[in-house]
Amino acid sequence: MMNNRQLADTFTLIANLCEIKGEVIYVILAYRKASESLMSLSREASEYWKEGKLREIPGVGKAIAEKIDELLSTGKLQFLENLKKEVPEELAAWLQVPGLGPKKIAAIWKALDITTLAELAAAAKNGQLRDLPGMGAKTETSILDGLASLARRSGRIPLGRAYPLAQEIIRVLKGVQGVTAAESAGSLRRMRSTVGDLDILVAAKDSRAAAVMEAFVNLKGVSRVLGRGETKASIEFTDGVRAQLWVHPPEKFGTALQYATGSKDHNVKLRQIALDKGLSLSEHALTKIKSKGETLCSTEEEVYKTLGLPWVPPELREDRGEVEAAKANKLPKLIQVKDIKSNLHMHSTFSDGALSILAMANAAIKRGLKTIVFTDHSVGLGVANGLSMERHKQQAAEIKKVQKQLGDKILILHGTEVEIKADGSLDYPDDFLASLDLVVASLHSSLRQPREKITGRLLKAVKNPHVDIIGHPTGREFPNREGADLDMEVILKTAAESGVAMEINAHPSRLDLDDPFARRARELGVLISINTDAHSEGDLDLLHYGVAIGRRAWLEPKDVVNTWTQKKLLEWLKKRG
DNA sequence: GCCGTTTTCGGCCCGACTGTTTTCAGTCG
Repeated sequence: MMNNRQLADTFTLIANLCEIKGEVIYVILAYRKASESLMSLSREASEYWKEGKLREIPGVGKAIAEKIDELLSTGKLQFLENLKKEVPEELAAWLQVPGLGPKKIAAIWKALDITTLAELAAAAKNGQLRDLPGMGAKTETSILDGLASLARRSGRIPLGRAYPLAQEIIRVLKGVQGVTAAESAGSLRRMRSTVGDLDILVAAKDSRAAAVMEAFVNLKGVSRVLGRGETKASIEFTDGVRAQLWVHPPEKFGTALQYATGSKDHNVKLRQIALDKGLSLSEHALTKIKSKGETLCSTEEEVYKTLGLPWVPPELREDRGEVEAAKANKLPKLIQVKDIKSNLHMHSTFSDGALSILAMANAAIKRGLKTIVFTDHSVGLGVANGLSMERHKQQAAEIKKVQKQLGDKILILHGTEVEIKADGSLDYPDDFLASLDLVVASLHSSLRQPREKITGRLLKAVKNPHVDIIGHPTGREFPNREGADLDMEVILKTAAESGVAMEINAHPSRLDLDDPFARRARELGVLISINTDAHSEGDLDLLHYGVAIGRRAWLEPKDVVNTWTQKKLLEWLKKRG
């Protein structure tokens, strides 16, 4: 049975091949939209299918529903097989090459009858492309550069790499004379767990734009300048990460930032609302369609206000109901970093952490935390120096000692991150788990088990009354490991019944649960716990990534156990046993 | 190919930049 990712990949492939084939753009957009929609689904498309509700998936109409039906029943799609006979499948990979689009791909393929990236590289090197219509020597070097850059970067950039880099770029650009504002935009500002590239917007008078461009292309670590105009520039860093810059006059910064932040679908909805009011919304202005009178907005708040809406936090702008909620004045009061009072999943030198109990507790105090729980690894996770029950006794004594030393500055609890073993049993006996303050149960191994088996394995932990939190539920790790193939709908429903909390692991290499699942969890009334899984002092500062995912999932403080008072948290733990 | 609180047909993604051109096509966001 194909999962959502496989279905989404199939429709992306169809879109790519159609594009090279020269299909009308709207057909291609429709397949892309369906693919994105499948990826952001919190439930499996196969469940919609079983219920006969495929067409309830946004972007899925009659034709695509039929294709999904065929894929799920037979595992194949005749339409795609036919398409591949028209356009060789390997050509789809060419679209990844920066600077190469469908038109040139088709032209090269048809003229030279080549289909692999290696053949493309050879053709460019041998000067076989320069005589093709619309191409020249520069096209060849651009393709070779593109191929090299493709080899350097593989796929999307984890938020944990993109965010700090963008902050640094913004810091430098804000220092340029005449710059009144600088912000990230795009999927980075919406805090998606991975981003394609970095979009940066700067507000500065036209006369200062050249100086901003200059600072941008001369940033530290830039390996090449991909383009540079008067208001727009594009660079690539040595590791292949790309960044775009747009400079707008301060009086237009609001519309520009709104436009560049997206998402596409959110902006489509806003433009519709504008049209209903007789306005046309662009990145430059809100324009009265009849009189051509322009309203300029220097802030996003003004843009939304002109449309009769409250400002919508960027993390919500995915067209998942936020526009409708804004209209009804029912936007959620999203969780913020300052709401977090506790960290319920962290490590010390007892297992694989870098700091002692005392050092870690002091680091937590410095960051304003009121409660922390040491959840060092369990005995079975040998690679992480997992604790025997005997060593747990030593840890308990150490925690007691440090608690005495620190007094009421912080409450230190003693827990564990217990391994969910390959057979679904936990790494410690129940009575031992019951003796601990808090239990996080996590998967670290045998993540490639078949869906049914690994789902059953996790369900056992979800149902265990001694388990309080399921840690990084899918086990995914950027950029190399995909999460386990879990039936998350069943897991979340069971979690709602058992009262166990599901974690949003804030470490940027995990961000697990990701927001579609976390949103579904909230809908089902599942408690969420946002934790850093800190192994060092610096890890404690990664909390904001987890909170961002929580915001993308529409979480309010009450949905997240880490916002609770010490009293409420302890009562919850006591009740769970 | 999808979608509809005016529409089941006719809109949807438009503008900046680059390179190959000599007034424009392709790419990208």
